[in-house]
Amino acid sequence: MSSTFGRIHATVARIPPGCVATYGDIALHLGMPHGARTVGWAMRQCPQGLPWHRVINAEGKSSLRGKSRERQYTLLAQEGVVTDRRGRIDLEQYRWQEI
DNA sequence: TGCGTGACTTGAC
DNA sequence: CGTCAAGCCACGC
Repeated sequence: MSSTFGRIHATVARIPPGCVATYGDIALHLGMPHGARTVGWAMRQCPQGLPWHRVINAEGKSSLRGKSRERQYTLLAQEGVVTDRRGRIDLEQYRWQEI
């Protein structure tokens, strides 16, 4: 798993319950300051067992559409991650800091 | 080897 | 505060 693809998945797998990370954060952690899109591209694979729902965009929202988006918010809510009245997740509060 | 595509981000208008 | 455009990276064809 030395490919960028594998490193992205490995990083996402490390996100603890109750926390979230943005695509940009993960990309930056892997040394790609502008590789946020690559992270999203890798997440499209969605390997089973990966906490994909803990990955959101820089706006604090889900980048998914339709039903998948609702499922992501539901899973996050089950971990205690709630959205503010504007429908956004407070990154200052839930952002994974041990990255 | 080269081009299109995408679960992004940021800066202008 | 909403919309638009450009930049950037890896992968598949």
